[in-house]
Amino acid sequence: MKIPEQSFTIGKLAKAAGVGVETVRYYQRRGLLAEPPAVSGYRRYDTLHLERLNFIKRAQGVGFTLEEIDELMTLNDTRDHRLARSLASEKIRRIETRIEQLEKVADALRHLVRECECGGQEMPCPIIRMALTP
Amino acid sequence: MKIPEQSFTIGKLAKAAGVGVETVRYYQRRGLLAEPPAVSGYRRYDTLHLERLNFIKRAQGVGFTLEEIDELMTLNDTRDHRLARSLASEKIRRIETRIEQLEKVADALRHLVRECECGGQEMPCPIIRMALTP
DNA sequence: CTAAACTCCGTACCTTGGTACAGAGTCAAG
DNA sequence: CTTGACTCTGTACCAAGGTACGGAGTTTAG
Repeated sequence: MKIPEQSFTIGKLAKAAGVGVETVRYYQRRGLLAEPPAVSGYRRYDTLHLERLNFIKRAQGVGFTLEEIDELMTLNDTRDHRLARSLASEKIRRIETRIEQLEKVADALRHLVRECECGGQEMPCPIIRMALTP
Repeated sequence: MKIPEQSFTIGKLAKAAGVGVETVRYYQRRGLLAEPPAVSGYRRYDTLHLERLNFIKRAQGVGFTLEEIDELMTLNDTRDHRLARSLASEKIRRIETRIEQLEKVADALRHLVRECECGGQEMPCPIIRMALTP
């Protein structure tokens, strides 16, 4: 296991994690990142804070919102795998639903474009006309 | 063709279109909906306004933003089918890209859940562990 | 005729994930 | 020891698509 020995100022931490200083502060305001003790007005961060930032970035990368990430990190403390799994499964379901919606929308639009290509200039544009035909 | 004879107050119009009164005002502020003449301080809307609201709702339903809807309605006036088609095609491309992204995210999550189900309670939860393994 | 319900206008507020800035204090290099 | 870079706190602002509210005027039902 790692022993956190290095300590960064907020600027170094932010740079190491590839986020902005204001983002770090924002996460602290949201309660996603602990505020470390300050030495003389300046906070000193360690590698655990850096890991937490990296966690947040990765979890965002797979589509979790900051609120969900908060939940995940709470789960991390309670070591409840089952809950983490159900959170992830719920997320998968929501994504699948969203994909289905988008497929429907894309289909509808493809249909409209084809119709519009076939008809002549003289008829009203089907893409516009969808307004009037429920 | 219809001759607009009925006239509504904003409340009736909003109810007929299934939106809030504030939403109607918001669309007026955005320039999406014309402000009709007022009779004695109170605006009087007709069926054309109602159709426009319905257009907006339907266009939103197929994934257009209010800004794009504004463009579409301008196109309606210029009768430029080609431009309407390219707007719709562009929208389709954006939707397809978004679907691909979501597929990737869902795949990653499904992978994590499977891994988590196989491993025992004693190992760190893979859904959590993704934080630490780049 | 009165009281409730509606409308007007302008402005502020909500969500999410940050970004920007002001003014004051502090640290580090030369 | 000074100067510039950094940090602190608090607050305001961005997109998008609305929602809410205050105070004043109007319309309509009973």
